[in-house]
Amino acid sequence: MADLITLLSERLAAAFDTVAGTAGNDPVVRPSDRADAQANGALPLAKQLGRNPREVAEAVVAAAELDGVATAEIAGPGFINLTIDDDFLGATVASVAADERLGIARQASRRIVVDYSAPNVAKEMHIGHLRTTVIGDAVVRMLTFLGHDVIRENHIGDWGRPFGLLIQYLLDEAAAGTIDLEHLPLHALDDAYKAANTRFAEDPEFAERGRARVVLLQQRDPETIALWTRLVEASEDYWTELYGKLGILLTNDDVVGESFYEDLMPKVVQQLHDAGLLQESDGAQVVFPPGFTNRDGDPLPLIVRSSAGAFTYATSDLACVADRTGRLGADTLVYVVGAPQSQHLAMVFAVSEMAGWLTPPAEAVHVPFGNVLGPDRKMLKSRSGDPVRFIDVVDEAITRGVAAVAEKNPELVGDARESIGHAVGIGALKYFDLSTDRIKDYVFDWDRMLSFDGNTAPYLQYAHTRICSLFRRAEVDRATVRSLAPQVREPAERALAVRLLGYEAAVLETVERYSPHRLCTYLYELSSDFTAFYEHCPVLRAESDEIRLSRLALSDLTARVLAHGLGLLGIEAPEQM
RNA sequence: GCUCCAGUAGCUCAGUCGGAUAGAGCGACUGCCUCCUAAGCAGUAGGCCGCAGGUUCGAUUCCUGCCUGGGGCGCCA
Repeated sequence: MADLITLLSERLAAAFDTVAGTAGNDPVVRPSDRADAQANGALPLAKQLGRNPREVAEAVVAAAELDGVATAEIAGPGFINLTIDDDFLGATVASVAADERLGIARQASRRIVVDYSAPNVAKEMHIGHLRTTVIGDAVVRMLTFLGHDVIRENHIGDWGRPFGLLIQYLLDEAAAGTIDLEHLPLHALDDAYKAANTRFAEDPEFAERGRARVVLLQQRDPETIALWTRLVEASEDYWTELYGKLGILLTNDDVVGESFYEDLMPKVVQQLHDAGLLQESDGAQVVFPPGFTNRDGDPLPLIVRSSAGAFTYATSDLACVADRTGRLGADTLVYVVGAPQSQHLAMVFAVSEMAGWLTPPAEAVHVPFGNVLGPDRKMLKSRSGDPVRFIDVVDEAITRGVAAVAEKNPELVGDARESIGHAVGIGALKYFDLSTDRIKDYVFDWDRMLSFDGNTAPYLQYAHTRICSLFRRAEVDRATVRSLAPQVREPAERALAVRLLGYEAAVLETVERYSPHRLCTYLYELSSDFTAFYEHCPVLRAESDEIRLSRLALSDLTARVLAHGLGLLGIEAPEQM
């Protein structure tokens, strides 16, 4: 435990209890711009005791055991400003540097299913898949690092009427000789998917054959399933390519599509019936979870079987919950799904609890996010008005990253330019998405995301490369500086050291709220602190060997935290750029 | 109509469990490279924290109401 806030809180809590004469008082220690930290707890305590706040603060300081840790000073109406002792600061930094986990302990392991990305078979992924994919992947990486048993699930759309229609369309076209079933690239499937829907609406004979094909699919007719399987495989190949370029952990092993839940849905409905939760409403089988109302103020149903007898996406989502807590034994279900699904998921979770599929302490969490907007502040569209293809965005990010690297550092050529440019471009794309509060919409802007100034991936990556460059020039093995306690004297050194010790809190806070932008903000502040340090404190030309090594130690830990933090976000940290 | 989310500098965004003088980046203006990567650093200017009440020693933060924008509200997923 290297977190200064926690450490100071513990030290001061005892003093607060002594002064208050009661237990459990909160010292309210917070980061401060006037000291390394400040304790605000004396003000409410004074109020409670009916005493003067400054007197209370003084009594607390007198009772506090801070020797060798920090000095305290009363300021203003009763704030306690805390300044960490330089030696203690250096020693604490050293304890983090000696730890491969950078001071972050493993948590009590939970089994956590993270549901993210969720593309559709035979359809292009579009810009709408960017956020769920990137945020979900960062969440997976962070939870895994904290020691949890994380199960990635890619809940693909692979079943139901659209696929019956698509298959019938493909068979018709193959018979007419306009399509080669042996050669079905994804863009052709995407076209066919749309064409099948159009033909369904316009051609009654096709509509009839299509419906029949839907039934054959449901019945798992071998010929139909054979073609369906190829559609799925073609789509998986496509996703694999995209995820590979983007650096996403999802693989085909993580695919659990709607088709998987097909068999479970009758059981789900049966269990709802057995539990007495099922009601008939306008010919549909529904559950009314308490607390949800429709536009007329009447109870709002979750429809698990339509009046036509079909299962709905609600049924499939319920089956999903039951499967994840049941078969997989998950404690926590995380859904990285857009904000518009908020009510739907809340209802699914509510019904799951009613049915006993989601029993505390098991919990389901919706991690919602806003939209990616175009310059007109509306949903991002391509010039033609079609949705922007995800793969095009990924490719353009790489192209722009390579171009940026080529421009800034012409000496980098060949494979190095390509791979570093890739890391910069993809990093920029991901970081731009992750660095704003996920609940808000953001305006997509290539220039800003690839800027080397401000809160961007290239800025962070550059800070990292500067440190790597220092070590190349110093000809010092980085591992050798990890066992020494840096001297922390200069303001820029202190600021950097204090920031380094905040990494644990930043990560824990980020995970607790499933808000990657908190980690981004931390890493940006760390980079800023480092560049200020780099500017004001000569490293290689320090006045003594001792200070040189000390500053190399601070630099090394900074680079490790940067690379590690970026890694948790799914972003690479090249050694040069 | 009900409900969820958002509203902070000209622009793009942070702001932790209620703490002191609300912070960055861009843009504007000033300085700083014979010196570890100037892809940078230091500084200046720029604010009705949507509006109005309330709670509190203290409110951008919590509560209520309103305004603006977006989403959701029975058989699509």
